[in-house]
Amino acid sequence: MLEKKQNPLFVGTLAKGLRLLRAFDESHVSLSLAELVTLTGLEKSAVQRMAHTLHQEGMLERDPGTRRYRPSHAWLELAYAYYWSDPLISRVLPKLVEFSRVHGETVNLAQISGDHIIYSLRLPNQRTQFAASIVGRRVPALGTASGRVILATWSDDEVAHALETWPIRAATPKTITDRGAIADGIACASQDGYSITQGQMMLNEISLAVPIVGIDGRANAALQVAVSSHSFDIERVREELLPALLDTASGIPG
Amino acid sequence: MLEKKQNPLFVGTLAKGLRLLRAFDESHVSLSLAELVTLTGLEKSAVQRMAHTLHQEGMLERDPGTRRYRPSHAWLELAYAYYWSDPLISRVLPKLVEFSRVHGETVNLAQISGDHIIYSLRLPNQRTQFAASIVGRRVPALGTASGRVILATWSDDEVAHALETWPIRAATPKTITDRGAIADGIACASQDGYSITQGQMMLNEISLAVPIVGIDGRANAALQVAVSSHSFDIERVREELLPALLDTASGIPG
DNA sequence: ATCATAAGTATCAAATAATGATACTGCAAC
DNA sequence: GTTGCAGTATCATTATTTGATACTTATGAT
Repeated sequence: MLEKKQNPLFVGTLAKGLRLLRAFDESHVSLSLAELVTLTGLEKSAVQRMAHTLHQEGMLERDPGTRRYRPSHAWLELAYAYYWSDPLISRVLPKLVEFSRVHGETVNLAQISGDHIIYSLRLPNQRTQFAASIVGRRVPALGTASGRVILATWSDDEVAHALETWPIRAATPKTITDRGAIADGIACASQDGYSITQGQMMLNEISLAVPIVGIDGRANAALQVAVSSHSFDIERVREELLPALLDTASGIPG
Repeated sequence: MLEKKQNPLFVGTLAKGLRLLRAFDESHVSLSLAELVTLTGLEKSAVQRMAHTLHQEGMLERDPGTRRYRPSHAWLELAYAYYWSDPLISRVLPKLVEFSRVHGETVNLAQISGDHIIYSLRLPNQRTQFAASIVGRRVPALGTASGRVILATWSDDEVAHALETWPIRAATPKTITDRGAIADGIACASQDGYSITQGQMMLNEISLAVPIVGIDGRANAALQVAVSSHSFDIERVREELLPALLDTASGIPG
């Protein structure tokens, strides 16, 4: 292996095993040995060994018929441990449930995670798409109301750096890919204390986000509501949902 | 290492790394190196290397101040991949959301996972406890309405074997730990097509579960509603919630 | 059916990469 | 200050992973 030399504490074998786990995503729900080989870039023999071990250890399910591997229930157990470990979760969850019940609209907790945001709590309603109903989804932060409203609480330097280097992915024809326009959006969010986007991740979707700020005024997370533009226009979102969402967020120590 | 000889394909290093991940749970939300050593039973050096690697690979967060490790957002990403990979999830989710909206009570999808059930979808309401709101929780199957109603669709041999060998954990003073009584409960569930328990996992909780059966009549999952015994008695659960829950479950191909 | 090709499985010699003992450093409590 | 403990760094030893290859089983085309 002529890989880049790492710290001698780095255990390559473990890292390889993790690459198998990471190979699974929404477009790779089950993988054969051969597919794992191409996706991970590892040797066939290595994949064989890692897959065998992960299966033995209960991290991969295996269909005896097709011989394909799938994520096991253990992946949900890990999420369970995560939820207990992140102190923000237990503070946000009851407020989010309350908001969901009162307004009947989809609400999420979004946390910054590098240059993406990750949805860590989601309360879907009947109209919510599958992908928007399940936790753990990551999307480029600059393309979301949540990401922008979080950034809006950061220093100018950090915002400038993010605007230069963070990725943008056009998910709909209406996705704003111009970094100047995004900068304006963040500036507005900074002024207003909230951010509204339309059709950025999905067409016909209006998204409203407010930050969860700490005592220092800085946010690493946001509450976000998603509504259909068929039932709401931006003005109505601002009038009906914004005050309640701000109220909810302000009751949460960041 | 004088461990039991495994298949030569078994990669011990990877298995050790996974043990670090598994060390985290609801009572171990963050762990120091020393704690990891005692919990995993591995050598200090090994834990040092594994933790370093997991941190490098983004699987463990590390507080620079306390030097303690915590689960990272990657653990939620794994859950995301799981959700896409399990075809039952997308079939159940919309029905569960609908049920939750109509009745306003906590509903769960419980799946059998060895001798435990695991809650893979949860829609909490305001009264729901934290532990009962987050997915990935595992509890001994025999102690739950869901577990019993699933078992009720299995063959007599399988049920007998489960009754003999599966674990039971007394979670409340009212938990039924007598295997004969549980056998009766399963027999009833088999007759009735549902199971109701009271105060098994938590005092003052009534739990109703119905199976999600496949074409062969066999179930690996159940829908479950939890209500407070302050607001409901068993009779009212049977009258108001049971028909709707049966209806919901029957619309889901197992 | 038969064959051809691909996918999965098993084996093994070579040497890399993990091991674990130990020594070092820094922090915190006494 | 001194002591004790947790975390970090180092290194010779060798157990473990490695990856090439051969074997077996599935798949699907003719």
